[in-house]
Amino acid sequence: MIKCGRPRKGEESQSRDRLLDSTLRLFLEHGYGSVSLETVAKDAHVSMRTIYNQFGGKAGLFGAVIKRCSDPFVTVLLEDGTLEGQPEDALAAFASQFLYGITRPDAVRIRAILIGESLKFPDLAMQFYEQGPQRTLDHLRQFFARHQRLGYFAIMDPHFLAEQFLGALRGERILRLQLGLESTPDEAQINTWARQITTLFLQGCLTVRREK
Amino acid sequence: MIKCGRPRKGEESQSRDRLLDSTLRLFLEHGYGSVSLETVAKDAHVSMRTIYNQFGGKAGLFGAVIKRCSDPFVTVLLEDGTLEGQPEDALAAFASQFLYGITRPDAVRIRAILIGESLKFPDLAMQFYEQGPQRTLDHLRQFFARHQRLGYFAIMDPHFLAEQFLGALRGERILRLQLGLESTPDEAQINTWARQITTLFLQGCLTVRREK
DNA sequence: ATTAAACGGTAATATTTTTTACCATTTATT
DNA sequence: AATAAATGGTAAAAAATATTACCGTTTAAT
Repeated sequence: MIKCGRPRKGEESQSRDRLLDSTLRLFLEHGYGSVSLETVAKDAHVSMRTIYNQFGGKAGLFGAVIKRCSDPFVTVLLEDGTLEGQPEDALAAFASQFLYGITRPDAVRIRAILIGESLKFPDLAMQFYEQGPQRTLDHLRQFFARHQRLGYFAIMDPHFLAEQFLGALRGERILRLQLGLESTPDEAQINTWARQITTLFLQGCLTVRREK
Repeated sequence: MIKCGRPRKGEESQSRDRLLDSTLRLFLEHGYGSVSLETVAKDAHVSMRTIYNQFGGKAGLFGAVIKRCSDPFVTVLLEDGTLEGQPEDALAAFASQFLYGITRPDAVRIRAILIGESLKFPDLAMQFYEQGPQRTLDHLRQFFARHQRLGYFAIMDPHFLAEQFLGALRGERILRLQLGLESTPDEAQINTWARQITTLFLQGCLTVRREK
C-alpha cells in the first residue's frame, strides 16, 4: 500500500510524474486506444480523481505525455558542434545522431501512436512537429545555407536540401520500423548507414556526371 | 427502407461490398478506434448480424478493408513501361507515379491508421507491407541492378539504392502529411518534385566531385 | 487545534460499444 | 408448397470504459 493523503511540500509533483511515467509506458506498449484510465491509475498507484484533477481526462493526459516527449527527442539532435567541421564529416556525424534518435523503440512507437491519433488531436500533432522535427529541419537548413555560401554545395534551395537529407535518413526502413516489421538497429549498423547515406546524398549514384 | 431478405443469386456479395465501402470511408474519416460497428451498420444499411456473419467482428472487418486496400495502391505503381527508357527519365517518371500514389489523401490516411494500429494487428501490417511497398521496392531494385550492369549507376547494393530512392521520394513531407499538417500536392507540384528529387539522387549536391 | 486541501482506494454511475437474440421478409432449395 | 438460408431492422444483453462520488488519511494552512 502506497501512502496516501495530501503530499508534503516539495512532493506535490510526485503523483503527476508517476502518472506520466506509467501512462507513457502503457501507451508505448499497447497504444492509446487500448489503455483504460483504470489501468493507468492502478499502474501508477494513483486515484482516478487525481487524473481528472491534473489532466481533466484521457485526452489531456495524452497531451501531457506527448508534450513531455517532444523535447528530449529534439535536444539530442542539436548538441553543439555536431554540424561543425568538414561538411562531409559533419553531415555523417549528424546522420548518426539523427538515425539513432529516430530508431529508438520509444521514439518509433510514440510517433506511430501520434500519427494514428492525429485526426483526433490535430493541435497536438502540430505542436509535436514544431517542437521536434521542425527545429531539426531548421538547423539543417541553416547548415546547408552556410556551406553553400562557402561553395561546398550546389546552389539549390537549402530547405529542399535539408528535407531531402532527412528523407534519405528516414528511408524506407522507418516505415518497416513503424509497422513493427524490423528490429531496432544497433550503433554499428547505424554508423554504417549514416556514412553510406551521406556519401550517396553528396555524390549521387550516376557514373557519368554531366557538367553543371 | 432498403429491401431485406435473402439476396438473389449473383447478389450475395452486395451487402459485403456496401459494408466494405462504408467501413473504409468511415475509418478514413474518423480512424479505427473512433468508429463503432453500429455506425458502420447504419451507414451501410446492413444489420449487425451480417457484419458478424461475414467478418466475425470489428477486427475481421478492419482486416478485410486493409486487404482490399493493399492491391490497388501497388498496381498503379507498376504500370508496364514506367521503368523503361533512359534511366533518368525512367526514374523521374516512376517518381511522379509513386509520389502521386502515396500522397493521395486516402493512401496517407490508411497508412496512418495501419501504423497506429500495427501493435494490435501485426500480421495485417506485414501483409500490407508485403503486398504494397515490398513489391514496389523489389521492382525498383531490379531496375537498379539492370542499369548497373549497363554501366549507368555506381556499383552499390541495388537494394540499398532502391530503398534510398524511395526514402528520398517520401521525404519529410510524408510525415507532415501523415500528421495532417500539409495539404495534398497537385500533379504539377508532384512533377516538379519528382524531377528535382531524381536529379539530386543521381548527381548529389556536392560541387567538387572526388574521382571514384 | 481546527480547518481545508489533496491524496489513494473503492465503488457507483453513466455512457459507449460489442455481441447476441429475435422478428418479419425475401429468395434459394427441395 | 414447404423448408431452409440469408437478410434488414430493432433491441436486448453484456462488457468495457470514462466519469463522478464518497470515505478515510495525511499534510498544509490558519
